[in-house]
Amino acid sequence: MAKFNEEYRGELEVNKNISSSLEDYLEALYLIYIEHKIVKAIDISRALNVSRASTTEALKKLAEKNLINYGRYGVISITDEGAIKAQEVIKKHNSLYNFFKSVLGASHTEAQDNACKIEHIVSKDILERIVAFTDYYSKNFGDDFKKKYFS
Amino acid sequence: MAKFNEEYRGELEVNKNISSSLEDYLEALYLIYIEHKIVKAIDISRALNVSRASTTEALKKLAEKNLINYGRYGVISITDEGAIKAQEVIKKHNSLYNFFKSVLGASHTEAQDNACKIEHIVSKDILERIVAFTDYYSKNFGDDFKKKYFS
DNA sequence: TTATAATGTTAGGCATGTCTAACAGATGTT
DNA sequence: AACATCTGTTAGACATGCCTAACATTATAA
Repeated sequence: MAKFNEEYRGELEVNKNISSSLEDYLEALYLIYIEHKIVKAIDISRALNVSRASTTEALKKLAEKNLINYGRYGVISITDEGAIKAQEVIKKHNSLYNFFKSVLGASHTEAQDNACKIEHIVSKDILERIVAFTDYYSKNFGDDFKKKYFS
Repeated sequence: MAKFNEEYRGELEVNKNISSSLEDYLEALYLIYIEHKIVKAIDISRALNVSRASTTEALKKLAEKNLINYGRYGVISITDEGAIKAQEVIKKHNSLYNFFKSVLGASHTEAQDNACKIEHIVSKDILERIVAFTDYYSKNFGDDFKKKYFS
């Protein structure tokens, strides 16, 4: 019953919730699209360090959910809906990254690696609090903490 | 080769890295052990909301890795090594929970749910920073942020 | 334009983690 | 002790996500 509601909410056909894995593919695809205006599957494979075969399968699934436009040997593009979803993930990523870097004083790599994983599971509520906190803290206390503990 | 090194580091036999899922089972088992001094598989099933069958399989895997003592229809206990690992996970959980709750002002449920997921993937470095920051912030600024943004 | 290289697809396999159904063993009640 | 119930195990299934190897298609360079 819960399942019924979820699956048929919104677009009435496809469940738009996607796995962490698919989110990674969509995010990579979006970033490549923004940068090159054209997306080749092999660039996604390279970005994510997976085989070409894995990328093909992921693309099929994203297309099924209408998040990208894609056909056999065809041009790949992102739908409006896909772009929104990708932007959401990227926003989460950047918010987490900023918090780790500017508030906690973590290295680029640490901030990056953790953001990449946590972006898929952090809730909206916590994310919003992190964003507000990062802003608040930066304005009021700058990098007091970084200076005191990590220098 | 990287695999070789990992698998044969330390105890020379078993790879002690465990999945998020197994970490959940170990954590639940540990908490039940602490509370009741005795662990029944069905209590783990109930705690994690999984079938008895899934718990049986998880117990087999934890035993293979020498994190618990366990045999068919036998008494279940945790090894020293398993206890250390469980405590590490629980420490991560509590540190994240405290940060979400006392610094960000999140609700019990939000703090709990997010901690449960993030505990498995956050790095040692970031975790340490979160612990230090929570301490530092609580001492110096109390709940300024909570008051300002979430009341 | 044709051979070669690069990219994309498919088939088949493997690992993890979950489930249900059926069976096995242990426990408790009378 | 015997039956009923609870708990644990196994077998078999399914979903996800990854891989390699072989094949298909497209792109590039001679």
